[in-house]
Order: sequence, then C-alpha cells, then structure tokens
Amino acid sequence: METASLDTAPAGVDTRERILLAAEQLFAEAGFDVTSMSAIAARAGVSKANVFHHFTTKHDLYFAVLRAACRDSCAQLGALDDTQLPLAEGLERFARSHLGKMLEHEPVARLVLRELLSEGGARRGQELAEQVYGENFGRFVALLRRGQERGELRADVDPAMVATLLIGANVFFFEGRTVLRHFGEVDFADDPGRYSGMLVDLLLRGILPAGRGPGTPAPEKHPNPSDR
Amino acid sequence: METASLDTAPAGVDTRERILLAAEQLFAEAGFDVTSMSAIAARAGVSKANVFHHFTTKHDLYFAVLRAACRDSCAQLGALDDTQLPLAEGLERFARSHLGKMLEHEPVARLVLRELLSEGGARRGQELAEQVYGENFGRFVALLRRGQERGELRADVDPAMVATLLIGANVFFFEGRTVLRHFGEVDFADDPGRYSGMLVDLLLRGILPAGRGPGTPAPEKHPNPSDR
DNA sequence: AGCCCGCCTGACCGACCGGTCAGTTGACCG
DNA sequence: CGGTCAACTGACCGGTCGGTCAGGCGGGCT
Repeated sequence: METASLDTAPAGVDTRERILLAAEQLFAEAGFDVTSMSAIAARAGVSKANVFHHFTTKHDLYFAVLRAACRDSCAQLGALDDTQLPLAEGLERFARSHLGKMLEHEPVARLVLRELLSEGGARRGQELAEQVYGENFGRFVALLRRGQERGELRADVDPAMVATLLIGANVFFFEGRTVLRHFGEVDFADDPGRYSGMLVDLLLRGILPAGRGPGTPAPEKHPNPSDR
Repeated sequence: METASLDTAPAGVDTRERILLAAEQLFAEAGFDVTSMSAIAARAGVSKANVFHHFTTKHDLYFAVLRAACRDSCAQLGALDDTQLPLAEGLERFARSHLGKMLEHEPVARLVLRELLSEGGARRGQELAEQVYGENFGRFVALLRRGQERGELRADVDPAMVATLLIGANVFFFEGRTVLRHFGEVDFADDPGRYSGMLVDLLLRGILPAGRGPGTPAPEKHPNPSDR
C-alpha cells in the first residue's frame, strides 16, 4: 500500500498532508481555539495520537498550516511585476487579481485576516506577514515607484500609501461584503469585478498627474463587468 | 450599602456593569472562545455563579457586551451630518473622526471586526452591523449624495462606493498597522493623522469634478500632521 | 532469521471548561 | 418578629480539551 503502485497513498508522507489539509479547512472555518485536535484527526481519517506524531503541538500544526497557506496564496501573485504595462492597466490587473485570489481562497484568507486581530498580531503577525506578505507588498510598491519615475504617477504621492489604500479596499470588501450586502445604498457587494473597476477608477483620477488625463477623458462611465 | 450614600456601590446593579466591563475587556483581548467565565468573574471581583445569575449564558453576556459597545461607539459619530460644510472638509473631518474613534476604543473595535470574520458573519454580522452600523453608513452616504447634488462631487461616481472606500481604508489601517509598521516602505503606520490626510487627498483628487480643482491647485504637497 | 525503526493506534491523564445547586446574607414588608 | 426575595457564594458536575504512553504492525537492513 506504499510502493507507489496505488494512486491514492504513495507513502506515509501522504497522511501528513491529509492532516494539513483537514487542519486548514477546520482552522479556517472556526478559528484556532474552537478547532480541536480530535476533530482534525477525525476529518483526516487518522488517530489523534498520529496527529501529535507528525506535529509536536497544536500551535506547531497551526503554524504549518499558516505557512503553507501563505506560500500558496502568494506564489500566484508574483507574475505581474515584470510586465511593463502602463500604470493604469497594471493597477487594474493587480486589483482584480488580488481580490480574485482572496475570494477564490476564502478560507485561507479568513484565516490570515483573523490572525491580524488576534492580539498576538504584534508578534505573530510580524514574523508572518513580514516574511510572506512583505515581499509582495514591496514588489507592488516598487512597481508603483517605477511608474512614478516614468511620470505616470503624481510625484507628490506616497507609493506605499497607494498600495495600502488599494489592498485595504480589497481586504475590506472581502471581509465586509456580507454586511455591505444588507446596506440598501450598496449594489456592488456581490460584484467584485464592478468593485475593482470603480476602485481603480477612483484611485486613478486621484493619482494621475494634474494636466495628464488617461487616454480617454472618461474611460468608463459605468464600469461594467463585461470583461469577466 | 445600597441607599446611594456610598460613592462606590450604589446598588446591586453596579456589579452587573462591573461584569460587563470585565467581559468587554477580556473578550476584546482574546476573543470569545478563549475567554472563560471564571476569568471574567475574577476580573469583575465576583463569583462565577454570580455572573450566571446576571447573564443566563456565556453567549448572552457576549451579546450584551457587543450591543453596549456598538451603542457607545456609534453614538459619537452622529454629530457631523447636520453640518453644511464643503464636501472636502466634511470628508476630512469624517475620516479623521472615524479613524480616531476606532483607535481610541481599540478593544471594542477589534471585538466587532473579529465578529465579521467569525463565519456567523452572515447572520450575526447582519443583524448587528445592519442595525447599528447601517444607520451611520446611510447617513454618510446621504451626506455624500447631497454634496453630489450640489456639484461638489463627480456625477458619475457611486457615493456608496466612496463611503466604502474611505471606511475600508480606515478599517484596514486599524487592523493592519502592526504589520504595516514593519514594511520598510511604509512610514505612516504610527501616524493616523498623516494617513487620514493622504487618504482624503488621494480620494478628493479622484472625486472632484474634472475641471474643478480644489481652492488651491496643490492644497498640500506633504500633508503634515501639524493640525493635531 | 533477527532486529530496528518509522508509522500508527486505543486508552488514558490532568486541567479546565460552561453551567448548576444548595445554601447564606441582608434589605424590605407585614 | 417571621417571611420573602434578590444578590451572592463555594462546591460541584459532566464533558472536552491538549497532550502522553505503551505497544502493535510491517517493511527494510544485516
């Protein structure tokens, strides 16, 4: 059952990943404290003692899940800084991609966001987001800065501020959309494409140099999600 | 000990609020699941059984804390919609006030934000934020819409989107500042006044009608926090 | 063969959880 | 004075938690 002749279980290393998967799902659903090791073991189809055989402690397992999740979710965002797109298009592409990835991997995103609020954010959030997210943030800021040097961005704005604003808008949409949905004034809570469109539209007209409008004076009056 | 002659303990109703206060602090620090009723009782200086005498269940106590917290934090934001300020100033004032209140009542804010991610957000978040935060959001959007009718706001932007973007930026600053602090590119993580200034600057130049700049062509190159 | 060593399990432990209960106190009312 | 009731307490309950332990199993090395 382990000579790799079967399609399901190549070796004992497989159960380790089954445990990781089960833990990721359960942690993301209910959080660290509510999820019990017994439940993880049950979903993974192994004994609880076996979980402790692979991961010395509950926190150890949690960090392993967090690390793997961040690695996966970040690896997919790296392929946009080499493109020499005009800034407007690069921004739009990044915004859509970033929000899309969050929505696509909702459990993991919730897991990471919850970690931010967990008062250990000063310590855990530092080492985690610093190691993993800091890299992507830096790349994004560098992209903006290059655009700024090329004159596509107002000279008196802070690229880091622009990046923070865009990422923050996406994060808030992600975590607040269930509430936004019930605000009568909001009609974009279920349409991330439209949200991204309006977001970069708002952002651009504030970012572009004063006398320098985008190619078309009014690029899209009602940014429709027809490109999806 | 209850004839109101003493300065400390007017009556038995006082312990109820001591319990509420202790619960608010502990829930905000560590979350619902981690906080034990024993710990709440200990901090309140009463027996655990007494806590259960005043609140039938742990969830009951939690909801009481949540309700009181939202009531308090929202009551302070209501006094800005009657002002007939120019839009730019109203925006700036709202942004600063909103972010300030969050930072000022950090434990409560964390408590509410955590509730958003708690997968029951579809139900609890609805009834909670809909009842309490929906009102303020609506007032803010109405303020923007009035400014739009007066021509101070581009006609083709969604006021609800502007409100979402501003509030989202504030929320993200609040929950992310401990991580932002460690990004070398960010130098505003510890200066909410500067953040608000840059935020509305970015927002405004995207909001104002095309041919209609603010009173001064470049209102502030480096928005310094000297007004604090 | 004999041995070893990862992988894995059921049974178990002490600690702590949310919640209950019998009972004490003390103010108020007749 | 006795009776009532809310406020309050210490002791306690069943259950679950994270984590441990002794040992079974089975394949690979010598």
